[in-house]
Amino acid sequence: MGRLQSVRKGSWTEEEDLLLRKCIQKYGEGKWRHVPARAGLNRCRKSCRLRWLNYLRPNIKRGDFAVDEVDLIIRLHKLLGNRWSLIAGRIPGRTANDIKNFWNSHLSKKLNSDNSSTILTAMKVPNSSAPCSSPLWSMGPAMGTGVEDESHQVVQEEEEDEEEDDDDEEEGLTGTGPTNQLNLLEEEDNSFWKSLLFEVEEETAHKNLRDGSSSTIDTVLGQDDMFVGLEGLLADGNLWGDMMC
DNA sequence: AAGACGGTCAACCGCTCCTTC
DNA sequence: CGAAGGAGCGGTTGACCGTCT
Repeated sequence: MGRLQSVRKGSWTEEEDLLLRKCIQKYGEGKWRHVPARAGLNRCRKSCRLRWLNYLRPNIKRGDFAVDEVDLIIRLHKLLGNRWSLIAGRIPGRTANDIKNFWNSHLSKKLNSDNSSTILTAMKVPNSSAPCSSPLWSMGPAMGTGVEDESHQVVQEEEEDEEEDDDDEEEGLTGTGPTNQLNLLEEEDNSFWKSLLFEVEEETAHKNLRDGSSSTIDTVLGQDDMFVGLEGLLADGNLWGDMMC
């Protein structure tokens, strides 16, 4: 029986960062159980994974959150609750840990005493309740940040999938002749939320199928007020105003 | 000037879910 | 089908730093 070798804990040194970075560059992400040995690090696989995901990964944004991002976090948290990884997936360059920390240190306290509109007003948002008040909102989550990464690609792919699913709606649009700029803008906004809704629907339906509590997405939708509310907002095109109330 | 206090953030821990055998 | 191990997630902790008294 060999003696258990204790792994190093605490802050990472530059040397450790370098070793981990080189290892990921050579072998790629994943297979975290092999990473400590491959990198020559005396760290557990969890520590390596966390360090990479939250700090070393390319395209990670440091520094203050933009007003757009705060706005998005508030709305997504209202929809999803503390599902930080899901929220982070919609905010390019930000990690779940970043968002969680930001929420706990900045937003949760403020939201307890104020409402989100007050917070955004305090952050000098020109008109936080108006639709598409910022580039991030009008162009989709990745465009406002200038970061082209996997999250953005995922959204694009999902939106492409969405096009197939929304054939009826597309026909409806084109069938009524030329659409004005506002309608096009609202379509883009809604596609972001639709893709998010689709992602959450799939996850929840999958979970419920395993539990045997329901058999179809329709059933899930029927059970969950959140989906009913969001679908209604999408339908009447007043997502932005209602979300903030 | 220095100690107390509060805020922030990187990292750890424990749990759940997923995959493989 | 069930057990075991791996991977991922959210909650929590603790060190560090800036501000206040």
